[in-house]
Order: sequence, then structure tokens, then C-alpha cells
Amino acid sequence: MRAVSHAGRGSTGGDVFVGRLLPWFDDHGRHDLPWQHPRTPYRVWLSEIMLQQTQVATVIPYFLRFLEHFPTLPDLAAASNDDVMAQWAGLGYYARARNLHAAAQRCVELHGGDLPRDFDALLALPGIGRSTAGAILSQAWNDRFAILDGNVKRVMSRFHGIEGFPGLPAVEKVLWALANEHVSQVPDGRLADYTQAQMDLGATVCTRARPACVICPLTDDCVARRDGRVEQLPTPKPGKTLPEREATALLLRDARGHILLGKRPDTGIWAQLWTLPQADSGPALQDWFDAHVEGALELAEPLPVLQHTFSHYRLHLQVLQLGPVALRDGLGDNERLRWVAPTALGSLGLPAPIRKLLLSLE
DNA sequence: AACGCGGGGTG
DNA sequence: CACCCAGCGTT
Repeated sequence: MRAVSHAGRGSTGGDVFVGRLLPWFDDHGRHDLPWQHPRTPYRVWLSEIMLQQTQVATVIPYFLRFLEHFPTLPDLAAASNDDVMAQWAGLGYYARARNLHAAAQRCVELHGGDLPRDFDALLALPGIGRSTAGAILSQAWNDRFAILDGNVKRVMSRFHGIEGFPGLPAVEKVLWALANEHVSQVPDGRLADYTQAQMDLGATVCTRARPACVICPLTDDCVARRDGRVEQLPTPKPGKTLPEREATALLLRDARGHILLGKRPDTGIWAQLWTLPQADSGPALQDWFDAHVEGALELAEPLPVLQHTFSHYRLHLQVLQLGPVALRDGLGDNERLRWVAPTALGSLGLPAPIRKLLLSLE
């Protein structure tokens, strides 16, 4: 993939990502995690399953206790389901424990009581997906397989400046391609370290919040760092589509060119701010107009629809412009409704989109 | 493609 | 309190 040969390699042609990550891991990576000593397939597998969506500090005591109860894979396979679930209790995502137990039994039936050293055979075991299979093969046997977990997605997104939510299939495809390209450049015998190095970097340096770019070994070649987009990447999960609401507002002027503003109620959207008279529906707006204004609403000129996003809905606001008009007798110039000179708008509390609209018209 | 699973960290 | 995470299986 061209993106790698450009961004991932220095002028010498080596892979900068790999070349800087491995020495960093030797000096600053984590080398004393329980599943690293000894780094057997069974222990690596167990750790990888426990670490799915769960942090290292949480996993460690469970991992140690679990191994005391089930020292080997056949021990686990032979255990009762209740015993396995009891050892898992508190870790969450209990399907992981069910799958772990079932996979152990399958390994006894099909693979002589060991985990298979084969990507497709691992993938066929319940609870093992593409990333976990790669993690097991690379960590347990130094085989050349990439991983793509949350850490790697974050590191890759930043290092290569990849836009788009990493959960989207199209984005994930790009990230897998980058991960595969890098892993092809890792020296023989260092695949286990490389896999751990990526996770360590993501967990301790290239963190979700407040990444420590100053001490990052990749900082000189990181696209997000270069472009000042570290805080923006990876692109966050898109929020659920907000409900849409529509409303209509009136931009009324009097003979002096003053604009009619009303004060919002004490509660609700835009509470206590001054804004244009507004209604949720056409009839409601007509009613308000007839009660307050001398003139014909039909003559009002529609402005481009304003779009404003609140935390819980998106508002499309149709503003109708009309003037000059006068208020009916006895209305206006009080604490809830008044004519305001354009020059005085800046000193009132106006909702941001309304302020922007009014100032753009002057 | 979207969702459920679960407990813990984080702003 | 809302959001996110060392993912995977199901729908």
C-alpha cells in the first residue's frame, strides 16, 4: 500500500514504524506481565481472551487465579462449566468464558490437547477472531501475523493520519492493510516483541486521552502529530442520528430598522436568552403574529434555513424576514419583548446561531 | 451493518 | 453522568 511506503518508511527504505518501535520496547516496554513468563500458547491464549475489552490491571489477578485452578489446557477442558464460570465471575463478558471452555474441549478433541499453530484452525475456535488469532501466533511462536485491536487502531490512525471511525469496515480494511505491511518488515524472531510493543505503546504513550507525544518514539514521523490532529484521531464513533425538529422564527423590523426580540422562558432550550419570536408550527406562528403584529405574514421573505445541533436533537430553523411593521398597541418594550437596535445586539445574550444570523445581515 | 455483552477508567 | 475500551458472535 502506497501510504506505507511513503509515510511508514524513511529515506533509507526501512520501516520507520518498526525500526523505532522495537528499540523503544526493549527499553520502555512491559516485560514483566504474568503471561510473558513463561510465554506458552495456553497462557498467551488465556491472557488474550481476558484482555478483550478489559484492562491489564483488571486482568492480572484473574489470570493468576485462573491458572492456579486450571494449570493446563486439558485441566480447563476437563473442568465443569460451573467451575470455569466461577473463576471468571467479575470479569464481565461471560460469553468469553463459555467460549474459552468450549475451545479448550475442542483442542483436546481435535488438536491433541494443545492450541493449533495454525491461523484458520485458531479462527475456527469459539472466542478467537482475526486479531486474537494473530496475537496468539505472534506471541506464542513468533509467527508473522498482525493484530488490530483498539491500541493498534489508535496508533495506526494517528501515525498514518487515517480519517474515519476505525469501526467502519472500509476504515478497518485500510488499517489491516497497514498493520500487515508493517508486520512484514519485522525481523525474524521479534514478532512476539513487536506485537507486545504496539499494545504497550498504545497503553502507555499513545493513549486515547493526553497522549505523551513528547516521549513517543514515533513522534518525528507521526502524521497526526505533524498536522496537529492527535486529539482528533482516531475519528470518534459517530453518534446516533439525532431526532430532527423544525421551527419557524420571525425577523421583524420596525420603521427605525430595529429588530424585535423576545426573551426565552426560564427553563428549556436557550433559557433566558433573547432571540427571535419563534414557533414550532405554522399555525402557532400565525396565531402569535396576529396577536402581536400589525401587518401581513404572507409578505415575509424566507431566509436560508438555519441548522443548529443540540445535544439531543437537530433543529432546522426557518427564519421569515418582514418589515417595516409595528406591534399592536400596548405590546413590546418590556421585559419579554422589545425592539433592539442592530448596534445593541452585541450586548445581549443571544443564542449563537441567532447572533451569527443577525450579525451577518448588518 | 448494527447490536449485545460488563466492568472499569476517564473527562 | 456519558462515553470509551487488549473483540467477538449473532442477527
